[in-house]
Amino acid sequence: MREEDSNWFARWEEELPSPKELTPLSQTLITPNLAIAFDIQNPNTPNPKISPLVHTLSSAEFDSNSAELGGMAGSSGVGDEPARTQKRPRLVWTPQLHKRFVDAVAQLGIKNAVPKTIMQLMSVDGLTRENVASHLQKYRLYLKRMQGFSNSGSVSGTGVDPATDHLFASSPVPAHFLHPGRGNSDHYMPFVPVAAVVGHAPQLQQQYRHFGSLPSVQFEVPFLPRQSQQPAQRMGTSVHSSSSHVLPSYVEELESATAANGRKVLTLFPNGDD
DNA sequence: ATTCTAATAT
DNA sequence: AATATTAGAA
Repeated sequence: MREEDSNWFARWEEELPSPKELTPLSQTLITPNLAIAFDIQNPNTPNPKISPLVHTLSSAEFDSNSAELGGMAGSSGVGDEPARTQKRPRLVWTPQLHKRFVDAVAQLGIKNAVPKTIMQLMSVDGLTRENVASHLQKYRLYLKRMQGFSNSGSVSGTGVDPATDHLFASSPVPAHFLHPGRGNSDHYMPFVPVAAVVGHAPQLQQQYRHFGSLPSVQFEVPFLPRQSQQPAQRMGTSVHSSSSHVLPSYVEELESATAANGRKVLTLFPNGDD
């Protein structure tokens, strides 16, 4: 029903940095496996030498869930081009992405932490307001549930065990969230407490449980932080006019995969300071 | 008219 | 369980 989503990824290609602009950070660790894995879905990739990733998404391989009974076996043959009705793959909230989310919420303060604002602060391309809204809902749930115990923010010990709230527990919860107390209700934490890092090591395996089953190779394609994109729209509850509008720069990584169900999954995760 | 949020659906 | 979609409120 949403018409805006019809071409969200059609724009991916446009935003692609030219090959030389790519940060040599983790330049293409794409394994043949994955490349092939995706190519089979879309064999007619025109220009694989520049951005194999884009084709992963920008192409029309949305056979959707038509789920032909016993139909579609291998490659192509289905020259579909519905263009509309394209179903956006489920967003996977990786710990990195979630961290960005939490940071954004923290800086905005409870009052301003609404989906639209959060989304803007996060500044992750491809991320929609609804994505954030949905996540926010659950996050609030988590906070509420976690406030039951006045202690234990994120780490093992007393409180919530990561196994239960693996994702949410993977990121430290800003203190003022746990203490609905008043005083300075709004405003942000300058930095994420270093103490937060402690005790996370063992959990890492938990957090990445998804990837444990996936091919261990996650290719990384550096993307430009989306900066000069949105015309700084006017919103009622204007965010602080301070200098920093957006969280620290990052490199966006993205992956499209197929879950056990056969459902497509989109994973975009920022990588700023982790 | 837009966006939030709780409820509900997949 | 995790994320999406809807419905009604703000």
